[in-house]
Amino acid sequence: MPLLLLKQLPRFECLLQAALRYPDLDPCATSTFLHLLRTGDLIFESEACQLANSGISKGRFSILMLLNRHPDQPQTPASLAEEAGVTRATITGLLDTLEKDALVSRSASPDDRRLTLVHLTPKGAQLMDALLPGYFRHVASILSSLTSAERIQLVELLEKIQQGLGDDQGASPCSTANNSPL
Amino acid sequence: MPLLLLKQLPRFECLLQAALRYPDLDPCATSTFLHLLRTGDLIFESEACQLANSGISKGRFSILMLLNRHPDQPQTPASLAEEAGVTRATITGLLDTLEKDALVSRSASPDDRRLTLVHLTPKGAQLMDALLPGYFRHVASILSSLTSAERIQLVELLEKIQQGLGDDQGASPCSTANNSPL
DNA sequence: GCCTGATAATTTGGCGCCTAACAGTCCCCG
DNA sequence: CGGGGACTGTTAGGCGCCAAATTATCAGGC
Repeated sequence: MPLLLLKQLPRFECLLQAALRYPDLDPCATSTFLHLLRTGDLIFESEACQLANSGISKGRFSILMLLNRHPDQPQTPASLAEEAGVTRATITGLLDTLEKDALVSRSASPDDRRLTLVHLTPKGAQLMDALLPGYFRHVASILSSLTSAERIQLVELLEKIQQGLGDDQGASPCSTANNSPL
Repeated sequence: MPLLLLKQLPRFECLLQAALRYPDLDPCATSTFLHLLRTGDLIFESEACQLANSGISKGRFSILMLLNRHPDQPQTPASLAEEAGVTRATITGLLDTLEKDALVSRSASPDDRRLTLVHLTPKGAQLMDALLPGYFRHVASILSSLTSAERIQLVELLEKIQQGLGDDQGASPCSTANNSPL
């Protein structure tokens, strides 16, 4: 169940040919970029696939993971949204389905009547305990083809890219519609 | 506009602590995995952000890219779906909106009346010509912090992971519900 | 010439995610 | 006090993605 991406990457010679049409195309950078995109997609898909067996999506899993860190300590939807990197509206939807399946429960905060407290139910905790060992084994198996040194190398390279991403976003923020040919 | 991921990765000591609860958790592998997930997410977001300025989504962009390879050569929805790695139903939806914006056009095939032929309109080709230079510069800027050697290294590591992913999927295919605690 | 099966595109219904707008609650400051 | 932010969670509407069912067309065996 892929989200969207080229099924097979274009060969390098195709990129070279395309570079003739578009002088701004850097074949080396584009090739690397496509590999990153493709691998990221495969990882996402693989993770979603691993979880789908138990009928929970990535989004639901994220919520359960956050709650499972401290199972007895309720959290507000806002903090879940912040930590998951998702809007509060999305959390509302996820909690609705999770609550329907009795994996989490909502209660009102006694201190602040604006707040809702989200708890992991026994059934939810049970599900996580049943799910996580397989999940972690899956994660380990994905990286089993890399040595320790290679993993460190990979993380270093990824961090460099993340650094560049941050810089770039600062240079041309998302909201500025610098060109809108449509 | 993130899709879903931990906003800040857990520190390594947290992973070590979690490993006490879950013996299957390999802290080193999990940390690397989270870095991959996070970077992939940031890249996706960055790409979507770059394109959103022109009012087109990743999905629409993929279709336009596929058509733009040979602008005068129509393609069927099925082949677009195959190459984009997406279901035909999704293609139908994307083509609907693209056609509404007059970026592509549909026509019936004279040879096989089951087939629909999708063309890039002049307006669509014009949009791509206006969009792609900036897009390719964006791609190049993302990887500007990596040297050529580092890019090659990165691609090699990613390919190793992809290899492992394929193997793993063969070992435990998606459809087998080996454990369904729900 | 038909029936059967394969294939093409679409429709339907659902989930996850977003933005924007909403109503309720808190708190500070005049 | 009492009003104006700033915050909460939710709703409404939209898009992208999927699976499953539907309709139209082709092609092969009898």
